Amino acid sequence: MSMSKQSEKAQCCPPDCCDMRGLLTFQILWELDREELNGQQIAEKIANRRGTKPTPGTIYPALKELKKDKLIKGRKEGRQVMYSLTEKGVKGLADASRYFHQAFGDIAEDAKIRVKVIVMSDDDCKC
Amino acid sequence: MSMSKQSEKAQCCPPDCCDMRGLLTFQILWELDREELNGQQIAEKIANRRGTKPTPGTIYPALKELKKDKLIKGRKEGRQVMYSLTEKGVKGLADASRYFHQAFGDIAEDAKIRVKVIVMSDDDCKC
DNA sequence: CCAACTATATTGGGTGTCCAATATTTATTA
DNA sequence: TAATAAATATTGGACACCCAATATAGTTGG
Repeated sequence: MSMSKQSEKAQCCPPDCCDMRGLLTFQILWELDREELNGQQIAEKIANRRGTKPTPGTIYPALKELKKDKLIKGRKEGRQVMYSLTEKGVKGLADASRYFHQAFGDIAEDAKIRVKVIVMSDDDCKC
Repeated sequence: MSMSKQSEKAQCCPPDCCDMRGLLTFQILWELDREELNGQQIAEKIANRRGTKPTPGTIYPALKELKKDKLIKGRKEGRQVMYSLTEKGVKGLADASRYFHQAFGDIAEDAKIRVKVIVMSDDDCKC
């Protein structure tokens, strides 16, 4: 997700105003906006979302890139590295959220309703 | 987005129960669930979401894959191909929606609130 | 001290998404 | 009919993501 460019609909967000990588990094920024976390804790947060825990080969390169882009910063604590958002990261998350809402807001509403309907009607699940 | 695997939290969705490609295909399925569309119309729908119209090199390979996986079907109409969901596509969209809600439901709620706040407070936009 | 464990990190290979450029087919218009 | 336009389609290259496998550094327990 390049989180960039605009149409007539997109307000207040010039092209390339936010340079995120993709949805994994978006989820990471979102979690780090809530609380300071180390790599393993981030992986567990993502696992709760996806149902699968991302492997080290997924999570650490993503953190490395986010750090390189100065969206997050790391603080060593024993053998762990506690990550948190930088000021640029906070702004990046805000931009990404605006994009996400424009691109997926209605789909998310629809998905919420669908899930509700399924839970109500699907006592014998066979998917 | 492989839309697969599960944790204790994920209910009713066994590993690999839905084999979608990613978010582009998810958006395409969502639009086609609403109405029958040709390639160009799909590109315009995506453009409304993203602010950028995907090029032919993006949209047609995606449609080709979805058709190969029998999630959508095409109906020739003059020089156009009108696409719609197959039965498998309807189920795939339902599975993907459940996954999307689990992975991004709270993030979408948060994004909605963020955007509202920005619109209310940001008369002098400078992002 | 040393073994086991934990957290971090890298590499290689594969897939999905994306665009620029180019090409083909079909319909419309001159 | 010929030129134009529209819709579809392919190719090559790039990047984000993702995992399996492997490696390293620090911590803890015996």
